[in-house]
Amino acid sequence: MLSLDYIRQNPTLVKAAAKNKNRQVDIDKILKLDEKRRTLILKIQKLREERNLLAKQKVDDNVINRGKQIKENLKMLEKELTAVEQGLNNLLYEVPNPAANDVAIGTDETDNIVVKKYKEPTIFDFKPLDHLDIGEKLEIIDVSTAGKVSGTRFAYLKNEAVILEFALVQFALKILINEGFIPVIPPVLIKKEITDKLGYWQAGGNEDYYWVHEPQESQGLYLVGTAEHSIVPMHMNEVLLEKDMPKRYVGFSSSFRRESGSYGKDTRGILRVHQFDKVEMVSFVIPENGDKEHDYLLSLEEKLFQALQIPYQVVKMCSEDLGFPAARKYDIEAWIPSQNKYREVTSTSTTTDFQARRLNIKYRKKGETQFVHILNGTAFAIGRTIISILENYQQPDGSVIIPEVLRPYTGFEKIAKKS
RNA sequence: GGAAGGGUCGCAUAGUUGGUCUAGUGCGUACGCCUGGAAAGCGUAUGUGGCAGCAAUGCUACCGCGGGUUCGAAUCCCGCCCCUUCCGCCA
Repeated sequence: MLSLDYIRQNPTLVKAAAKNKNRQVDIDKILKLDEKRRTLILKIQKLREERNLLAKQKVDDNVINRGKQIKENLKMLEKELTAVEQGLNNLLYEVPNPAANDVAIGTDETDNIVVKKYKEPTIFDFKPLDHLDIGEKLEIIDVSTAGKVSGTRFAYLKNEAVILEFALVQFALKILINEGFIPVIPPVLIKKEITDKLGYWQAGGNEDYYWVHEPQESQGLYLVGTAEHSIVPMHMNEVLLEKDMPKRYVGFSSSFRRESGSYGKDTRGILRVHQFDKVEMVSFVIPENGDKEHDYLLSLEEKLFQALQIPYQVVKMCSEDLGFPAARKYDIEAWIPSQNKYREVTSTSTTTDFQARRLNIKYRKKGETQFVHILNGTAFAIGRTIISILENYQQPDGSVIIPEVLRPYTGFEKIAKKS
């Protein structure tokens, strides 16, 4: 959410920013409602003031009569104000976070910019298989059984893949805890109220997220699309102390996505599934350090993939590809030999003070309070990381070598065919 | 799921026969005095949002959240959320 004040002072800028993200918002209506709101507030305050003074006087018929009058007037005006404010808030919630100044204005992925490459694409002297072929042959990925039990876009990880998952988790935790991140396993179900503030409904709502509820119940809970969704609100309605900043968390959780807008896309294997596990970073920092923190999160993501020795490129997203709350976003795309291209494996965004304003998360600085900047970044999206390992480390005999840094955690160096 | 108790301005607490609570006290924090320097002591200040104003400042809302009763509610009534204890169930 942007501050009304900011919109009032920069209406043209905000309009342009929304357009750059291809979002429809009626800024003029916001300004009109804001004016109406202030007129009403003025009237209401005057009446309340009179009421408060009246309540201090000796009670007589005049006091009671005037009091009743005020009560009636207030009831009407307050009702009107509530309606105006609700309308205003609904509109405000639809205004996207403007892209940062250094972000290219663009409409789709062709406008994204590759800012960095690590290693050359893996070369094989045999025809590389894709992750599902490898996984099925090694009996470590099973989507057909999952189809029977859960449907499409689900998978069983088995045998060495399970060990590999926990190795990745432990490796990431080790590095990030060492950097001062607080490890956390968050809830994966969150209240509706939280989804409102996180912008689930602007992001895609029921198209994107699962709703869990009792058969007869209308409220219920929502499954998180990423650990970020239950980690960021940890500090909702709090004022953090400057000495505790920055506050960084590394969370492990399953993530759930409906993927209802992606029929027919990436249907093979576990690249795009309804449920996957992820190690996720979240930072709360003072505004001055927001940009620096974004570089930092990206550097950590790179460090992790460099440790795995997997070729990748870093892509800086253009305005329309940022999504609703992000001001800047970098993806790491790992080389996927079977597709002969790079595919997204991590993503880091700064939401500047946009999320903080919605969730009311501030910090105190010499008596003053300010909204913090909130950033997030993927450490390992396990499924896709496993894909990148299987594909880049596959051998002519169908086996897969384990990246060296993970071996202390897996206890084996290679996944081979079962005899 | 059942029973009881509870949620107060950073933390801890006072305040429930409605008006003196626009919320008291202690701790913490900030500044000042004192001191060679510090501690202690003393003094002062110290919540968040909104509206008006160039500003000083004023007004207003907020005592878990949302409604209601009343001229007037932290205090009474209703619904919800959360916490604690006991019971039941349970990985």
